[in-house]
Amino acid sequence: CMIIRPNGFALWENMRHALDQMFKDTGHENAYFPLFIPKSFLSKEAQHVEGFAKECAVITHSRLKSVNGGVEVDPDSALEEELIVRPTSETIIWDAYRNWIQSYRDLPILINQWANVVRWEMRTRLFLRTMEFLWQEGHTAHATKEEAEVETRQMLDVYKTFAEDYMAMPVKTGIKTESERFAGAVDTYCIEALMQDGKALQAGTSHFLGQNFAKAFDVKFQDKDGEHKYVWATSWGVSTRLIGGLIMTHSDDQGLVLPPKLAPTQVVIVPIWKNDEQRNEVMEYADPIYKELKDAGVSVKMDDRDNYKPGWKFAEHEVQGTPLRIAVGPRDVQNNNLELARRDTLDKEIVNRDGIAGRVKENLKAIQSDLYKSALERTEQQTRTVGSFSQFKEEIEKGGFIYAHWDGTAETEAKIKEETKATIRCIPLESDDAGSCMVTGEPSKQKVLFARSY
RNA sequence: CGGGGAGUGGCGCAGUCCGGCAGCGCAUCUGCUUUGGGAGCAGAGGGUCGCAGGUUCAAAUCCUGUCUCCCCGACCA
Repeated sequence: CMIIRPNGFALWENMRHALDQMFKDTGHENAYFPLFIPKSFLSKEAQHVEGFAKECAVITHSRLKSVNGGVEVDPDSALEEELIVRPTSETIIWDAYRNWIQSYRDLPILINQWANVVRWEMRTRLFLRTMEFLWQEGHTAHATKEEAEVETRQMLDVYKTFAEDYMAMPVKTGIKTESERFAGAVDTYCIEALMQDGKALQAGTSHFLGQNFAKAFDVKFQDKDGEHKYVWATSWGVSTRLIGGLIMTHSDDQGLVLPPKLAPTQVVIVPIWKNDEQRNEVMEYADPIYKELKDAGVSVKMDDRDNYKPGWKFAEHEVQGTPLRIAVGPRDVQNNNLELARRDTLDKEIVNRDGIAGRVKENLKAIQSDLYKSALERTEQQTRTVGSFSQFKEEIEKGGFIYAHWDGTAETEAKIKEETKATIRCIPLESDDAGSCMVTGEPSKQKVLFARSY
């Protein structure tokens, strides 16, 4: 069961808000589709059924009845057709699109939905693989293949930008191999991030669906030339898994480290006093600081709880990852100072109170870019190229990304996975020299990116 | 489904081998002292030891059955 408590949800809301704005900036609108999908919908696209059949929650009955003080499923309430709790919404959305699309004038349809989905996983892993998760799923319909391909790539770029500029999490982009591809897609593009333990995390996917769903759901439009044609489709999504990625990218032994652009609270002020007299004096000094920061657009919280000591508060805000901490006590009031502490470096400095808003904003900016820089440095340090399979086997034990040549066959891919637990995270989009497969020696057009992954 | 581990106050655990008053740390409550890095002292409350049988004068402990949870693997955003 998934419970997201207020602090965690505030983080998700910030992520959601930033992404939502990026979707709108690229012409998308939000909508909402049903949670329950008739079972027959799932079976319309062959690959799609295959991919999701094994992990669906199925609704078979509509009511309970009381029996001896308890309740039992009422056998008389069996549904004529079972309902599936959506594992993803392609089918129910394309069923709706059939009715929405007749002419080329109805295209493109650029829709996103924020929703929960359920996948009945054999084994769950906190944040990374939960039975229920929150996500957004974009579903677009286009008149031409080219336009759909451009959309697929555009949304991949949106995800990369979000990961790097907001989460401060560097990512590699590329295309999935056939075996790793989304069930029902022609091509799956992805962003892959490297966690601090050297394992890769698939952080977002953008699928070019071709005409697979249009054909399965019979979605055609009449084009300018009078011809009836199947619609071209894309879908793309990121989930609460990003929270896991964020944690595993930046956090340290003291707790979370949150990038300022996403932190629910960017700055916390901890006032310090010994008695009521000092309390009044310190609060009189601290309140205008709070107001000044708030007016400057900083997300700031005054932690003036009297039932916790300063040291306790410091530790708690470190655990929660608040990027900047301001401590003010009687000494600072005397000297017109305050103590500024960075969560990422744990550095503390005494600074003058004047011009504090500007200084805080500079610091937040610096933390944001330093987090990205150090994550990038770590990722690059753990990324290398190998030429032989024996070298690959040795290197993969150290974790990280490895570029190597592969002959393009599923057999070789499976053999590598079998022997090393490493998978092909993606086939990079950048051009690269040809070579020969590290396993079979067969020709390879380019190197691909390997890692052990979550 | 296969392999391993665990169920004892709210949380984390010891006690089980070798049966004998149910304990410890944290948290909670009260009082006083404290407050610039997770406070100190004194006191208090809180547990049918997962569940059901059995053995015994006596069971958290031994026996039988059963349920649940966690970890590793197969599946996956």
